[in-house]
Parts: sequence; C-alpha cells; structure tokens
Amino acid sequence: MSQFFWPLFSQNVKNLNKHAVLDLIRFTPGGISRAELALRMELSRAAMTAIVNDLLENDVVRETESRNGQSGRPPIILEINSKRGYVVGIDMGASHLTVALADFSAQVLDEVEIPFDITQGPEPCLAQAEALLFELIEKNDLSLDRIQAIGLGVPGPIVSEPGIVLAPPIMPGWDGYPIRQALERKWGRPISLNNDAELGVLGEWAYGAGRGESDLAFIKVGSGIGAGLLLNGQIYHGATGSAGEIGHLTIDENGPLCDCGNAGCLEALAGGKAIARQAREAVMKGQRTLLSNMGPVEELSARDVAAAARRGDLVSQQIIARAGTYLGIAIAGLINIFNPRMVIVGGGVSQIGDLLLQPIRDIVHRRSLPAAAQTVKINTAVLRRRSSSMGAVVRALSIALHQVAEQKEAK
Amino acid sequence: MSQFFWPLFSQNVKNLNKHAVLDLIRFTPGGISRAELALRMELSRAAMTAIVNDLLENDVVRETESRNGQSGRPPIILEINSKRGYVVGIDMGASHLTVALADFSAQVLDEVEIPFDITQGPEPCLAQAEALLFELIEKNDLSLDRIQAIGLGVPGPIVSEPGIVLAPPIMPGWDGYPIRQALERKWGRPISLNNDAELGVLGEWAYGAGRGESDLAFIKVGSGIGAGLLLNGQIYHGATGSAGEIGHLTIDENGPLCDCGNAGCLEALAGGKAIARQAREAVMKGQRTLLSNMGPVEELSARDVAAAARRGDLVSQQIIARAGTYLGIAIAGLINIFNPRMVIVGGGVSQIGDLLLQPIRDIVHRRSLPAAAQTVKINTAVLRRRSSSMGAVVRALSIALHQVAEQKEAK
DNA sequence: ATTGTTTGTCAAGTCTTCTAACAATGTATC
DNA sequence: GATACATTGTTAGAAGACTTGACAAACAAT
Repeated sequence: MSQFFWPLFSQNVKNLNKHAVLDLIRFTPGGISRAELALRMELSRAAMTAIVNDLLENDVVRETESRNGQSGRPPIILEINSKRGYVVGIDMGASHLTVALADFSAQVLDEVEIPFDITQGPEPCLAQAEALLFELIEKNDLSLDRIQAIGLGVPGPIVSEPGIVLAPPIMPGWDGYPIRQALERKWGRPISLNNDAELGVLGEWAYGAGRGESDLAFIKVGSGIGAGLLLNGQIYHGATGSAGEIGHLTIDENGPLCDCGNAGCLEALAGGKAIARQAREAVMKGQRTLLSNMGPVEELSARDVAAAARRGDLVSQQIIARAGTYLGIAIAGLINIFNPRMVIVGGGVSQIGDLLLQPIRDIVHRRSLPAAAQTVKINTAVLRRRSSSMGAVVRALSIALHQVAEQKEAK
Repeated sequence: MSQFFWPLFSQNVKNLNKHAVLDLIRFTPGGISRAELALRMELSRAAMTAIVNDLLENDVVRETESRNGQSGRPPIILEINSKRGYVVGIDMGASHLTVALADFSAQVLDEVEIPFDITQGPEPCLAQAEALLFELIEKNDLSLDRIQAIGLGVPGPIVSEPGIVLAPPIMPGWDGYPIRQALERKWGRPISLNNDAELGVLGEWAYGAGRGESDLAFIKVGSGIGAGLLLNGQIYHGATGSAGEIGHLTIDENGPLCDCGNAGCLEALAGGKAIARQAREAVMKGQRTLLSNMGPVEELSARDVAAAARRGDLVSQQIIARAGTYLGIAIAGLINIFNPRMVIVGGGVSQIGDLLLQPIRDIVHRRSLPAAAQTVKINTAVLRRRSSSMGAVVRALSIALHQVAEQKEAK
C-alpha cells in the first residue's frame, strides 16, 4: 500500500501513479527496477515502462548500471537524478537554527548551525534564517533560483493552509504571523512550513531509525518537548495542528510552574530547560557534584549535565534518570493511546543516550498494556540532531520532485 | 476528499470511483443527486451518469422523487435501495449482548439485548450470540442466507487479518481464538470483526454526534473503559490493534489494583465496576445515602448510582463526579496528544449525562493546551447504548453494499 | 550452442473519464 | 400562457491509462 506523499497538492491527481512511482523510487535505498516497481505497485510491466519513460524524459529519474541478479536479464536500476536540482531544509529550534543544503537525492551537501533565540519574534528570526540561507548558497557557488523548494520547521503548532503558527507556547510574538506567505514573497520559492517534531518523525522515517514503519512516534526532547506522529503511514497533526503536544501533559499537579501557565507539565519536569534548572539548584544547594566546576552557575546547560553524567557524576545521573522517568510516564500513556510500532527519542537532550532511555523503557514496561509494550521498540534517533532538518529536506523534495515531474515537455 | 471505506478489500481497485460514489450516497443523509455527486467528487456529470447507471443496474441504489430546488431542472435524488438486502450488527460487551437487524439503508428493523458474561469464554458466548441471531432472524420472517454480512464488536484489541483478539484484559480465554474464522465457517456469511470502541466511533461518525468530523475520539465508559479513534477520516487501531486502550492509563500510582495487574488504572477508578464498588463501600461504611434502599448491597450497579444521583443523592453524585474527574484527566491527555475536533463520551455509564460530563469539561479546560481545548467539543453519544451496534451495522454494510456493487450482470 | 529465466518493450483492445453539445424539466418574467 | 433562464441529466466522440499477450534483450546454467 503506497500512500506516500503525493497528496500535498492534490489537485491534478490525474497521473496519480506517476507520483506514487516517483515516491517509491525516492524512498527505496539503492534504487529499484521497473519490474520490481510494477510488482510493488501491482501494475503491469508495460504500464511501468510508460510511467518511467515519462519520468526519464523529465530528467527527475535516471538509470544506473544494471545489477547482476541470480539469473535472467539483469534489471536496470532507477534512482532519483541527484543533479537535477537542489533544496534547502531549515530547522528553527528554540535555541538553535540549522540550515541544510541537499541535492535531489537528499544528500546533504553542506550545513550551517548557529545558536539562536526564537523569542526574538518573527522578523529578526526570519532575517537570521535568510542570512544563513544566503551564506550557505554562496559558499556552494549556487544562487537562490537553483533552489527548487525550501522546507521550514518551527517549534509550534502549524495551521498549514494559511501557513501560520497558532498560539505557540514557546514562540511569543509569532502567533498568526504569516510565515509562509512572507517567505514565499521574499524568496520567490515554494515553502513547506511544518512543526519541528513532525519533521523529526518524517526524517527518521525516511532516512533514520523508523525506515518503512507505518506507525511511529518521534519524541523531540530539546529545550521543550514535543512529539511527531506518523499514523497509517501519514503524518497526523490533528484538527488544529497541535497533535503531539505532549510537553504540556500534566504529570504532577504539584510540580513546578510551566511557561504555559499550568503546573507540573512534562516540559517543566524533563525538558532541557528543566534539566538545566535542576543542575543550577543542585550547585546552589552546595551538593557535591562536577557541575560546580563547569563554569558560571547561571550558564549551566542540559549539555553540561549530560557531560558530567557521562563522567560518572551521581547528581547529574540522578537528574537525568528523573527526567527519563517523567518522560517514561508520558510515553507510556502515548503508547497506550496510539500503540505505535516504534518510539524514537530525538532532540538535543536525547543524545545523552541509554542513561535517559533506560528509565523510559522501565516505566513503559511497567505501565503500558503488555500487548502494546511488548511490540514497541524504543530507540534513539539515528539522525541525531539532524532529524528535523532532514525532515525539512524531505518536505522540500516532496514539492520539488513532484513539481518537476509534472512539467510537460520539459526538455 | 473522499477517503471513505472502500479499501476494505483493496484488491480490484479498478472502479475505485464507483465505490467512492456508493459511500458518498450512503453517508449523505436525505440522498444526493448525480450533479452534486459530480461536484463533490470532482468528476464530470457525464462520468457520474455512467457510474450511477452501473449502481442502478445492480439495484444497490434507487432513484426517489425529484426535489424542487430553486430554479432549473430539479435533481433526481439517489439513495441506497434499502430493500435490496439485510445485515446484522452484534455488540458484545462485558456484561451485555446486543444483536441488531438492519436493512441496506442502515435502518434498524429489530433489536434484541440480553445480559451477558464475556468471561465465560468464546464457545458459550458465541453460542449465545448465535441463538440470539437466529431468534431475531426468525422473528422477522427471514433466513440466514438473506443476511448479506455480519458485523461483530468485542471489547478487546483485534488483529484484523487473522480475525482474533490479542491478550484482551477483560476477555479471559479468548486470546488467539479464531473468532472470525469460526463464525464464517458456521454461518457461511462474511464477518467483520472489530473492537467495540472502534465501532462506537464509527457509529457516531456515521449516524450520531460526530457526523462528518474527520478527527474524532469516542470514549466508551462501560464496565471497562476504551477509546475508539477516527483520525484523518480513518479508523486508527495502531500497530497491533490496541490503540485507544485508555482504560489502562495509570492515573494514580497508589490507586486500587486493576484486573490488568497494574495499580491505579483509569478503569479501576472510573469504570462501571469501580463505580459499583464505591457504591457498595459507601453503603457498608454506613454513609447516609439512597443507595442503602436499592436492594441487596452486593448487587448495586453503576446504573443504581446514576439513578440515585439523579434523585439528588449526594454520595452518588460525589462518586460520579470523582469518576468524571479521573476520566477528565485521561481525556485531557488524549486531547493534548491527539487534538481531535470532538470527543464523544458513550457507553452505559455515559448516560448519566451532565453530572459526568461537567467535571470532564472542567478538567480538560484546566489541563489541556488552550489551542486544543478551545476547539474541542465534548458531548454525549447521540446513539446512546447503540453506538457500537450501529458501528457493527456500518461495517457489515461496508462489506455487503460493495460486494453487491461489484457483481457483474447482476440482473 | 542451447535452454531457461527474467527484464523491458510493442501493439491492440478495454475501460474510464473528459469535452461539448443537446435534451429534459423546472422557475421567473412579461 | 408564452418565453427566457437555469440546472440536471444524457449522448457521442476522443483522449489517456492500463491490461493482455507476444516478443526481443540480456544474462546464467547446462
């Protein structure tokens, strides 16, 4: 069942199969032959010849060497023509900004990342993104018109049709700002605007830990906490775009206050900010910990806690284990509700590794229904900090490839 | 976007549009004309004429009187030919068994319900269902071969392909029993086996409170508690069929033991059994309550508590309010994760009404993200205790109608 | 060299849908 | 009541996508 990505612009659904074939080619690692395409799509080889010729004419797809199989005529392997064009994926986090340049086969050619503050509001933030984008383009001897499409991820709930964020808890000043419209007007390129956690699940599904899974949750643990959901092979983002906002699940009604106004939200207990806060508190309380020797107390970050924990610091390990426990409670609930086949923990904090993952696994096995808990795999993101930016690249390519494939008489 | 029900048997997806049209007709109340069908499906009127003629030849669809519109030729309204055949929907609860007979337009012609105990295991339970089925058929001067398909709902996670339940918490003895195979062999009719909460959301979506919504949660509060999820217009049941099992979310780690082995599950705090238990405890503790006068203490049920609460009994009202609060906690989490447009509370206990609904609404508005909480509507099931059996009828019709529509040269 | 196997292509026919014109059947207007 | 107008439904011809069945191409095994 190939319900990939084409229904992005669902008008002109005439040659549906052409686009399904295109998606099957792009998401099959190592390429695929006409015969196998025909098999997988349940079409005749003759029909596949016609469809593939169409794609070859448009130069989106190219033939590579034949691969020697077991016996019989060796198949001609098809793959995306990587040189046909370029796309850019932008990942705006709360505290970092990443811009990645990729070719049509999703190979990242270059990448820039800078520290960042999303609370500055839309105009300065988008200006920074623009600066970084142009820097990247020029460094690689390209120009904006060679970029076929751009994917942008932001940490808030998206209303996709108008291209805005709606009441984002950690993006003050952005509510209702016409992000997509502004960028399309400025840059003159098609933009795909998405939630960063959604992009994370997309990236990991396409090129990471969740390859080929159709029911997948991606937990992004950074400064804040959010989840991206892939259900039935489709990204799910709910009625108003705020599905997966697990950061504001109430875990402990008597817990610390959260930025969203409620008390005891997961984010306030286990997010990067919360971890940093606990580290500062530990130092100020005078506990014996390596954290005391890691620079000024006010600048202690989750990254420092991770480093100290890895070096055997008990206090840091406790902080992380506690965060893992709270995460586990939320993930156990998510598993009971959604029953995914895999949960991928990503985002900056996740790079701590097993120290964070183990308490999650423990709690999940203790709290979730056996039927669901036994089948679910809980892993760290393979793409590490790149999950979301790769997801942005995937979205950009979804636009670029299908747009190019639509062109009539391209040559 | 019409992603209705056809991909049930997805082979032979040649005349996809025919089946999409059929579904559009069956789920449009009051019927629909060729012209509007063409509009909604983005097909030409000419194509629609051909498709509809096909359906008319097979006698699945019939023309009714023309409806006088504003001006121009009045449209000919099409509707499902209700007399073309019959289906049966069976709803097996933990403590009740309902069998409903419906015609092709989903009108329920007759219905039988008996008290029931699902813990008896598959053979006796299915025998009871069979007895009730035959009783219903004979009472209505029909025979089994006039029934085109049968939908069956059970309160456990379904693996649909082999037609079994997997490790169901409240169905001891049923694990792995080949339910669908056994019934298809016995009755010789196609069977659709589904989870009861899934059927609930289906029923309410088709003919109840959630008509036309594409993101919908149905919370079934009976002896146990489960949720059915409709996401992106499709039923979602997860990797292993146990999506929506919110009954075993841990709400209070120090709470009472649950049948599933864990402590403080929602079901053990707010399910029908839990409500009955709290009623018994109140009476035994000697509290002043109407519950003392409602028969033997051991037989007090959730229904009695509801009745007493409605008559102003404070103790009963407190029990119900507390159950509503626990439910609200779970539903608030579900709303944060899944951001539906509507949550429908159904099942036996839900008929208590606002006494239960109000605490749910309060907690949700307190705990959920404002963006999600403001858009979500929380209502009681319109079909009352019939949500699931109507869902079973819908499934049966999905098989029956499309099967009949496939027949070539039916006349 | 021959046989067998699998891939890719070609030609003819089928099926679905579209366009464009037209017939049918009502309301609104004079 | 006759006429104009609007909307629905049908018909005919053409375009496009896919299928079947035959066949050529390119390799491995014998």
